[in-house]
Amino acid sequence: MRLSKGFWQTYKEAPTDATIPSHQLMVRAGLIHKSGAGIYNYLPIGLRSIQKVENIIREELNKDDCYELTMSVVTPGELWQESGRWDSMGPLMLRAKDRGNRDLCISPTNEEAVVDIFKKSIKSYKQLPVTLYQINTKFRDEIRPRFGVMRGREFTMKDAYSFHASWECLEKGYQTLYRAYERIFTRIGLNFIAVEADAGAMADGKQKTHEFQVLARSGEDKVIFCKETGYAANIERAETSREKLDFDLSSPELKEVSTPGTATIEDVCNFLKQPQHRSLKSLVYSIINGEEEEFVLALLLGDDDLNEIKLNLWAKADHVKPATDNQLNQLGFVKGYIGPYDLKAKVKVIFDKEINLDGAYSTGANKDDAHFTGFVPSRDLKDIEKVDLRLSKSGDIHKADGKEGVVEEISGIEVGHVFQLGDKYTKSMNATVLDQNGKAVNPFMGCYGIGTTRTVAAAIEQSHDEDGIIWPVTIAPYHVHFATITKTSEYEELGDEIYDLLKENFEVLYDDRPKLGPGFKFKDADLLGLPIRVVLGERDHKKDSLFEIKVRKTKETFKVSKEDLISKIKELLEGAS
RNA sequence: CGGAGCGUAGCGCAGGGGUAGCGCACUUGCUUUGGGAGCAAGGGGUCGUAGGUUCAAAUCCUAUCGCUCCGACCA
Repeated sequence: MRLSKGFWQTYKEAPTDATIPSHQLMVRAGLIHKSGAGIYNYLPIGLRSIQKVENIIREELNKDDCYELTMSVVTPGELWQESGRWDSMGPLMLRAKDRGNRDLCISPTNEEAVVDIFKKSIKSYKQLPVTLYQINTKFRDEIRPRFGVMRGREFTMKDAYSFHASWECLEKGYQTLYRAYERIFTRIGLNFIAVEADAGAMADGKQKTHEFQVLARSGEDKVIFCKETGYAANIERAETSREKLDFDLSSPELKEVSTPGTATIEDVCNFLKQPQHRSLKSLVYSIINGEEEEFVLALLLGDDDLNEIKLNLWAKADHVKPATDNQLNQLGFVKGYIGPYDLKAKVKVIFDKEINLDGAYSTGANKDDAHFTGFVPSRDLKDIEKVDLRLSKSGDIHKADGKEGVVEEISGIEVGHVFQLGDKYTKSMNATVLDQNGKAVNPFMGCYGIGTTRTVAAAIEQSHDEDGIIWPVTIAPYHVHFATITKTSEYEELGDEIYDLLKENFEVLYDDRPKLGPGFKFKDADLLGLPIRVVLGERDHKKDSLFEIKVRKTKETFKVSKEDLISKIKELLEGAS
């Protein structure tokens, strides 16, 4: 593209709402333009990167016999009513009525649509397995869109769906897509890990699911990772243990002590001069199932935190949330001094698995300014239920296959997700095939997503410097940024000639804008961050007849003749990818 | 949904009852050309919207809409 005729505008300053590097750089480099909250226009140069990501995805999925189709962005409400998600999706789904007062929605995802297509096309197990995918616009009315296209409301996603006659076949299909994802993100040049994840609302929590997380400081997700055992899991899901702790196993006397003004674990433990893991954290949670609400008292070591997702899984609830101050009062709890002993309220008490039930702990006495010390659960309470409730954290231990290591907590950006859905949707939407015995069965499904626009943002988040973006070669909008610094028409013509030469071999952005100073052009080149910059400067070329090549990533420069230009760039591009 | 802000030129911001401003960007001309050039001359605004107070409102008051940040939430 010739800039003198092209469409491109850069900015020295980023808008104030852009708080992370990828968002700031995408706006400053003229790749995207905000249209509304969480809604973006993709400008010509930015679109090229998105399309490159899409093409890499296509190439890799097509290798594994996945078939691309396109489903409608606007879908009829009936489909969602059939699966039951018209209600359960809630305000996340953007809805509308057409002129006939029929319900419509903008697809936040496409399980319903793809099952509908499947139902009308596939009748026999002999036609399975099959995997369909599309790369298409989604809309999710997020509570708080932010970080540019990283968490937009409208975004593009590759979503794939596989159908299988048996669970074994689903397992195989899942592995196939998992490996395709590894190839895709490797080609894009991302530093990623696949982590065990929580199935959330998509499944009932038993099926396998992995997230592909790009490691980046600004990531919204937390990942627990162990070098020694290779364990990697989303913190929502991670199961690790504490390093060895010195519990008080002397079975001291249970007694009430006055602990004025110590409503936090930290205050109590300072006051009692004991480590925090010798106190118990008592949390009252509301367990909500439809209209029903009950309460549970969850106990954790004083320096551990509750993982609400684990509590939710244990409770098999619609959702769980901390009891409100009012609810605590009604149950007879005193905020800051809650404990499992001498309970006034009838609530179920559960202990985290890391609590040594024979150890002695301090715990709230259920009255103002008082705690118990010497509370030994196995001695002082009946009916103890142990549950894995704690949130993993840095410094925990993970053991697997005879190996053991300390885990660390890192931030990640979720760019891909693979799920085993099972028969949830084929059942609810009554999709069947005939098996070998002529019996109608619900096939098993897998679903697999990649946020394409988010992937571009993640790549920038991972690869930039103070001057701008540093594109991985595979998704750079162009390979070569060719800039001329000319004074005479003679050199403008030479520039055009070189552009034609480069164009035959590479994707080239030609900065032929007249009358712009070198500094201006260099700043723009660094900001956009194409892998290779080539400069024809009239001043220098008059002296040595050479061209300057600069590698964006390493800042190395080379001076080469016209004859060597193409081969040198090829060599550098290969080295960079 | 809780808390906190902001809406003034394309972007970044100042002004705070009495003439609509600055920097960047944009247009024209001349000079400049190896790290966001200089000079000169320009274009661009119903100060988010609607009411109110006032001789007079961008400015004060009320409502409303939009946007953002922190948190909660979240395929």
